[in-house]
Amino acid sequence: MKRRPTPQRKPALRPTDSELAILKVLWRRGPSTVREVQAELEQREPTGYTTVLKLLQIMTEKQLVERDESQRAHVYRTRDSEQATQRHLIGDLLDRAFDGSAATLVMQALSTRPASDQEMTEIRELLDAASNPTAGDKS
Amino acid sequence: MKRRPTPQRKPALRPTDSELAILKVLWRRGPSTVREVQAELEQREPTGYTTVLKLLQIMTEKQLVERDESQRAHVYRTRDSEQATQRHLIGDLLDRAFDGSAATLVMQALSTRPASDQEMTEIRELLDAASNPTAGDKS
DNA sequence: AGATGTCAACGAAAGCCTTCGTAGTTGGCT
DNA sequence: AGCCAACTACGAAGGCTTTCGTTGACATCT
Repeated sequence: MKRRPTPQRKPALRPTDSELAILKVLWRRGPSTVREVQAELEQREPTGYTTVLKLLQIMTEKQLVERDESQRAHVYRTRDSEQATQRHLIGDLLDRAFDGSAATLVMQALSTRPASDQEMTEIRELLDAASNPTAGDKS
Repeated sequence: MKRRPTPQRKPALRPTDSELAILKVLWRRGPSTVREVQAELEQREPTGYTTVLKLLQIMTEKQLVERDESQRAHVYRTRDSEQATQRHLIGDLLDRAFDGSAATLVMQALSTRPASDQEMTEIRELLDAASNPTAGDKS
């Protein structure tokens, strides 16, 4: 029988949990060496040096990070901003579990984890701006 | 050297993409047989019968679904509601990528995928209710 | 009863993720 | 030059996910 030759997995645009942990370090610290990333991760839970190295190598192939090899200790830096990645993850979740409805997601999020007064004010402003798109500058 | 014996993966509380696709069918249809689920999935993309069967068996072990074996064709049904699962996924994403800040997630979601006027009104009401928890429910 | 079709169970293949051990290279010091 | 520490590269082990082929049980129809 003919088995589907290569199941042809998705390119996995989503960073895995471990990859996300590394990205967070890079966003916080800026461009860093393997050693520096590993030292940060180590504080949360034991993480071997070569483990972090391997992950960063894979992440380089996946274009999640860029590598500067001009020094002996290569320096890695993120390719996408934290916000861009967050938006990507949200879009992914919306499509997978919310039928694309941002409103449903927003309401579930707010009812589960309340926001502070100031945050709620910011959200209201965002809503108001979305309701009156032409109240400002762009005709 | 001592290699960490069993990396001790997390119980993986999160459904995978394929599992989520099956759960969506069950939420929509209610309790269903393997054949019924497979027929629905087939409409979106080719999916073999035994593939769906195997996934449902695994999902039963993971307690994602329950199985009624009283009929020859077993009937599967979800264990958690769609909303509960959505909340779970949001909580997960918040912890992994948003430092637990629901407000950040909400604002990113709204700025990326706008909501309709009616939805925005609902969100405002939710915010108001959160601001005045006991201000006399809709006097 | 025998043929046919449907079903659950099992296991294996292939690919991905995470963890490391090991080897080879390089820079600095003595 | 020779030695040590730090670094990269490579590969493999073990677990997880998805896809199926195969088998055996059971029902239905003729």
